[in-house]
Amino acid sequence: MNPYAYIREQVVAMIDVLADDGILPAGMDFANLAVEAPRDPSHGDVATNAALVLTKQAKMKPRDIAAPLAGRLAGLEVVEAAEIAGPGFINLRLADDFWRERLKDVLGTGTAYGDSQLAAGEKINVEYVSANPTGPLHIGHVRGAVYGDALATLLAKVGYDVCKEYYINDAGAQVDVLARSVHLRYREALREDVGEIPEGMYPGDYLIPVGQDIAKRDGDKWLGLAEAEWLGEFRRLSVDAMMDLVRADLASLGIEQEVFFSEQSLHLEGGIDSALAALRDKGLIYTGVLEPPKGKTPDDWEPRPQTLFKASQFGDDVDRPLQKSDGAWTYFAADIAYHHDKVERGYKQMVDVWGADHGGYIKRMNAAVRALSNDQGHLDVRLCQMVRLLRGGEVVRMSKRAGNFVTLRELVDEVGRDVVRFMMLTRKNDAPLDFDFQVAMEQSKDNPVFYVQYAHARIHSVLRRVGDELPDLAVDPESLAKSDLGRLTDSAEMDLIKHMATWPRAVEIAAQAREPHRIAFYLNELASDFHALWNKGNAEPGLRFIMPEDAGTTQARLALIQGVAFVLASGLAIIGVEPVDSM
RNA sequence: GCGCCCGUAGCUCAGCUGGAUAGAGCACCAGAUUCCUAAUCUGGGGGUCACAGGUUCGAGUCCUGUCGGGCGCACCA
Repeated sequence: MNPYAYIREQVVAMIDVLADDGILPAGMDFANLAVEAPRDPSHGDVATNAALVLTKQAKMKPRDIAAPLAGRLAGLEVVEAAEIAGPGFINLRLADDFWRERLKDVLGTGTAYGDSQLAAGEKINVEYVSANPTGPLHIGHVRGAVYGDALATLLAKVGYDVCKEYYINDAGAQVDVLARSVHLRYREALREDVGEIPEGMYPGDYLIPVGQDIAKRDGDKWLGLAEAEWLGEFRRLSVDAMMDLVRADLASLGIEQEVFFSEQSLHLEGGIDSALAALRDKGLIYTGVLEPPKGKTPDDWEPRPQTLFKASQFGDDVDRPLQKSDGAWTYFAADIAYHHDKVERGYKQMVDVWGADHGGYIKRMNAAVRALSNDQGHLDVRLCQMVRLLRGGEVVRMSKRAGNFVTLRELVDEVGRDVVRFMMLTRKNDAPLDFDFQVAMEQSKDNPVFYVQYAHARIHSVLRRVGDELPDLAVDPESLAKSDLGRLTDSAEMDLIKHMATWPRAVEIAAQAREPHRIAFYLNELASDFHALWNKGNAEPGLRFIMPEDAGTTQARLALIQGVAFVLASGLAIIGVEPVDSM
């Protein structure tokens, strides 16, 4: 049960009762009515702004609404006290037994605690990474990969039917360059001296085995032919090889996407034609001449008629070209077709995760989705800012020259998958992030991953050791849930339960905001509460978890910390980090 | 010139979509270990929420403007 949602139901019910009694008007709108944990714990367990929110609709002073409402709420069995405070807040203190029941909720649901049906099974498509298939993933891709993956898991947790997707940019000129680079490596594999890899080609060593494989399979079949003879085949083979590389990179982070959608297929299989036909039917495509961008006219600007999409009709600044000067489709045209395909597949909710440098592209893509879906579809583009790599506070220099950037794999190999995933979520996605190798490797509370995992490990350490003192005590979750939780009376213990009880709400808030970093912050707080209680047991032996002479209290305390372990594991699962049992 | 993001403690950042006296961590200072992992914890000082207006019961949060920083600005992807 989500206690805040429960209390909100009670508040609304009591307002209805007061309306029946003629004390309040009937039929008021409760949209802004909130029941939350107050920031200041001295204000009680939960607070509602009901009286403040309704003051206008009821045409009454906040306190005149609050007084009868608080009186009614005070009559509820779970409510220990109801007070009116400040401008008209109603602060409620709930019975300890009510909170102890919440701990039973946790123990009964385990790591599924926090799951909800908020989204009621609605389909949603989350597209992320979508790096060009020209080489291994590098540091620039990692954040979007982790963010997108965690977001997908988070959305699934609140009841979305999530599809995780990757768009393969396998149609542009850079794929031709890739194919030519591989052809060079192919010739090299056949013992031809190709010398230095020329400027403008991809020089990376990762292309060597691709060329070798083709040589092994086809021998000299592609030698001495005109480029047009081999380019298509080399593109196909190269992209396949690069996507294998990409998938392996993603797998090293524990990421597995379900759909890999080829841009090239849109060109070859009529996807672009049908998407643009759909727009043309709506009268949204025309031929026109664009104004040069103000303030910064490109040197080679020349006004000429272009095929344009009426993006400006859907909130974009200008209409956007669909064809290049050589007649080929623009990237945007293919992207329209791609999102058209998503709409056709039944997605009304779509999330695209992009790098911040693509921010200028959002308006046109939103415009396209609105146009394609008759305003039924909604695209939410989430931007990820840069990651700056540091080592002991010093910036790790990376030049653009190939081979000199830090790859995803190097990062994962050095600090480990869990650390990478957690650290990438310690900042809001649209804020720049510093990733310090040294901190990431530290085993101290400076390292948030360590801090949270350490709490989880400590709990399991206690669960392992209790058998030494109380060999007959049942410590499985079912037995713990049936233990005498009334033994939990210390304020630190109750605070921990109350903190756990906010977990379902925290998950919903994070999902609605589409900000998985909030999960990481929550976990840090919960871990902190747990570490504090642990240390309280150092100072006051009567508060230790294992009390050899008191099996009942021990069992109740184990119930408490098992609950914490479940919530920590539940949150770590969203982030994609392993909850370790020992360290 | 235009558009988007951002500006919160000395530093790095949260702030539950408008709630009560704005919070953490780092750093600094002072403490806790015969004891379930001290790999941890407790306490302390530190703020014109960039600035100026506006909206309302109430603004770090919403609107307008100014200043400062980042990204982008036909046909590349």
